[in-house]
Amino acid sequence: MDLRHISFRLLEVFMCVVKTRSISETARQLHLTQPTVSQQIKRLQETVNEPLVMVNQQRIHVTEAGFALFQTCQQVFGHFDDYQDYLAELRGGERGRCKIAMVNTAQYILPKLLGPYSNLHPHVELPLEIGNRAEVLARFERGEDDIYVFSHPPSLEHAKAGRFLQNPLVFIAANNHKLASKSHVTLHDLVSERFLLREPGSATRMLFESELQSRGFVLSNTVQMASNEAIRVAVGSGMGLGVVSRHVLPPHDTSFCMLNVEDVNLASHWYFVVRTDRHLSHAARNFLKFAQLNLEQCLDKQWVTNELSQLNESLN
Amino acid sequence: MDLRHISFRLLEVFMCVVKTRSISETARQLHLTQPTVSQQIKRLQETVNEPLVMVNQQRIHVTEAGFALFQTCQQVFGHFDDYQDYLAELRGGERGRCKIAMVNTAQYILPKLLGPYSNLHPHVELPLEIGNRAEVLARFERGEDDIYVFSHPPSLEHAKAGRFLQNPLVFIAANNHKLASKSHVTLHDLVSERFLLREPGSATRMLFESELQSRGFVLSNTVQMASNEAIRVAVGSGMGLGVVSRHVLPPHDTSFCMLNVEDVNLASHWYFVVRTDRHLSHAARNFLKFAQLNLEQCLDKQWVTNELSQLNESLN
DNA sequence: CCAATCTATAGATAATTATCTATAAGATAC
DNA sequence: GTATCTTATAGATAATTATCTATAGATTGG
Repeated sequence: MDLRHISFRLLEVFMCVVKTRSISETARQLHLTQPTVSQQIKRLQETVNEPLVMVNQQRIHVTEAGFALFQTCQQVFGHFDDYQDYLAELRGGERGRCKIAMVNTAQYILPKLLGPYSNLHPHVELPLEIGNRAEVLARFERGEDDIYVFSHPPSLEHAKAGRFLQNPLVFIAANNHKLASKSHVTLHDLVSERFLLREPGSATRMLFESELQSRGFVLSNTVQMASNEAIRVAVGSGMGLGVVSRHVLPPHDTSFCMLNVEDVNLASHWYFVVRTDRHLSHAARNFLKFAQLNLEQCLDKQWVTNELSQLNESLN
Repeated sequence: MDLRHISFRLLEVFMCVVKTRSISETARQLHLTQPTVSQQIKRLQETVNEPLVMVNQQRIHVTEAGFALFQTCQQVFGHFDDYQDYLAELRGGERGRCKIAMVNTAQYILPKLLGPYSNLHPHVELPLEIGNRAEVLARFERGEDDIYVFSHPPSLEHAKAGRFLQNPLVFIAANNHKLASKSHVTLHDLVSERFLLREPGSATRMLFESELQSRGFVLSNTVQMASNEAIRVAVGSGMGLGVVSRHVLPPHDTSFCMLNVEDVNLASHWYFVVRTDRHLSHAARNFLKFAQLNLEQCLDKQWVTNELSQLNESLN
């Protein structure tokens, strides 16, 4: 029995014949002519190499083999029906996968969105990739994920981005640092200090350094640290100053303080970025819609910059 | 999603792509060219209207929808594998149905064959139809069964028959009947007696009456009875004489006796009859082969007339 | 950077399929 | 016994499918 050239249409016709016990009736129901049905059945029998129905006294008798095939078909169509249901859920965003890659810093804010989303859509898989900017950028280049979260989005040649949250950078110092007590600090006061910074290429550092450069300053004393937590702790213990995202700071941590640097405003934004040359999963589209509608409830309103409607519209 | 024009070949190709995670490898395994596979997958995706696999960095990634379809396909092919197994059993005669129609009298002998056969092939359905000659003949005309059992087979235009057992007819009388004590009886002694007979058309009666007619005798006193049992009992109670198949008589019944009618030999045979213009089920073919090989063991050897080999050979 | 490997696309073709119409032959019903 | 209904067969055709070859673009591995 060579299944290869059997189509589902053929099985559909066969099933109708078994159900109606009539070639002519099947033809009527399926909007075919009677010879077409006769021939289809004949072909199916030749493929199976076994009589499936027998005609006797203008009545169709289904053979044992025919009835078994009928049952097989019922099961098979049942599985495809199930698959259809699955697809419907997938398309409705109730199921599926939304793979998100984000830079380290984003892990302080994104869970506030992901938690409620995940509760609403418990069947959606949400694998998260967290890395430094270079790593996430590499993933983005290869298109390994559905959604990327950057502050400072990369070249948008094959991508679209939408801002959703301010990412204010602040200077932090130990409480007993000499600048901590000054009510007004300027950039000039800072450049001679030792700075604890993330690796070159990190958005925070890039932003800070480009600001410095444009104003003709150069840092004389920097220490590279691998994580924002490390910077925070090191700053608290007096190793130097830090520039970090406001969101990174625990609300009530008193081991350090923010400097009020008057002449520097290192404001950036968080972006959702998606590639336009790759298929975006239904779940990912659905997540972005959810974000658009729920940003204000999930995140601190004062920082929200909801520009996701444009992004979502452009994805339709 | 319109399944109609999807063939199993297409699913086979898809499954191979999922398994190998490679279009080229699939092409090699299925002896196709790479573009063919690419195109097949494309067509399947268009049919499902959902991406099933995504290519990234020369690697095939299977989407959620693709994996679900793969699982569906596995189940579907599983069902068809089961069906194949079922067909194999059907063809081997281990499964299926063998519908047998027989005249009343045959029910005394056929079970001796059917019992052992059924024990050997417990999964074969063996629906039996028992009727008088006219009824079985009607079924035969309509081809409602696989095998018919007749003594005196009907016209064999669309049928073949094979003898398997003698069917000797004997005259029986009550023990106290005046003829019972005579050691030699002739036909002439009998014609004036009252005869208890089956309906006209029954093979037994036909055979007896044709013998009478050819020798110029006419029965003057007959009573029609509906069953062989009724005749046996009525004869035992002295209502008249009977002509019945030897096989109908219980071995040790002493309520009547057989007459030794010297000048009459009403010998006929039991035949298996099959229609040649109808498909014969594997189970039926198998049963006839079984009968051919086991007649001697199952039935009283002295009556066996095994001419089934010709019948079986002509059915191949 | 080059050679090898991968997938996608375009264009072509032979085979297969899904249909139809017309017709025949067998069965049923009144 | 005629009209009606059923299935089967033959012949025709348009659509679809399964393939191929050739080629291009991307990626990978030295």
